[in-house]
Amino acid sequence: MIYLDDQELIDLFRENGFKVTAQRLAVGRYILSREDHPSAEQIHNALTKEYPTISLGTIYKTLHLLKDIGLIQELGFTGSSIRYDPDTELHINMVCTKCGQIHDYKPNNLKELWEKILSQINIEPEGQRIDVYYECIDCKNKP
Amino acid sequence: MIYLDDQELIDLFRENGFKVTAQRLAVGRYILSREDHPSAEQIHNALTKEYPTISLGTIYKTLHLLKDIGLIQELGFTGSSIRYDPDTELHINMVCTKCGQIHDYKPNNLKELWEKILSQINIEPEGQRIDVYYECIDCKNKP
DNA sequence: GTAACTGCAAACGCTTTGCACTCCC
DNA sequence: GGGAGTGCAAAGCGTTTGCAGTTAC
Repeated sequence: MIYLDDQELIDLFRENGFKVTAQRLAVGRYILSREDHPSAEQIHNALTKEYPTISLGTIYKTLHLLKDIGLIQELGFTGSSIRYDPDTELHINMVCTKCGQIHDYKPNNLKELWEKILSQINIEPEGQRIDVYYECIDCKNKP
Repeated sequence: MIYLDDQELIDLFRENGFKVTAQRLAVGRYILSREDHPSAEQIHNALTKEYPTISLGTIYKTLHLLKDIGLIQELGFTGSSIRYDPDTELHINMVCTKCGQIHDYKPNNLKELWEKILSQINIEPEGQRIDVYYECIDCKNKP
């Protein structure tokens, strides 16, 4: 989870050679504010209130752009749409197998243990993805 | 990586209430023999030599069936098709970001370290997925 | 002013579905 | 014999693409 204010987001777009538009700012602000790894459609639904003409195509294009900048990570799943994670650092995605809710989890010894796991391979990883599948409390309490 | 002979595969289908067909055996045998987590289309291409009329639809139906039985795990990615992993136990998927090649990796202290990581959460995981993204040797040696 | 961006709609690719025919048991 | 499985083709759905009009700079 990274916090960026509008100015930092604007600078980031410009530094990477992209123009700053209301739509891009809205998508960037939104994804960075969420901890639930929304899908493109969820982002679109959330933003149409404030930006009634924003299109799903623009959402996708902006998400690719944010990924290229390195601000977010794309998580592909089977049977459902891509989820966008505003944290590219080492963490665990806690994924509910019932409702699809995702939240991040960072045990404080994760980095140390992860390095131990990787120490046996002789490669420099470009990144990683760690998912744990479980049933979240909300779903457990439902019938 | 699990090894099952034909008879064990046949029994497994029957125990789960499914009929045994040549197509199902072929898909089951093939996926269990591979370490590279093929896509449905790769499986289809591989099997049309021996079973010229086998359809992609049947491949998909059989893969779902194998997943329901618990023999394989589906791995969703962005920008490419689902990959089928014949190992549902704890392991690391080494994913080449250039060519998409995947192979499994099981450091011998993985289980122990993974349990340490999870010990801080108070849940019983239903499963997990651990990917490491890197550039494989073949791709490194190419221009 | 101009290159980049948006919104729209059409195209795309992977996966699923429906159905008549076939086969396992 | 009957219900389950196959193959085919069509449909489905999330995502990408092309393009004319618009906007950032």
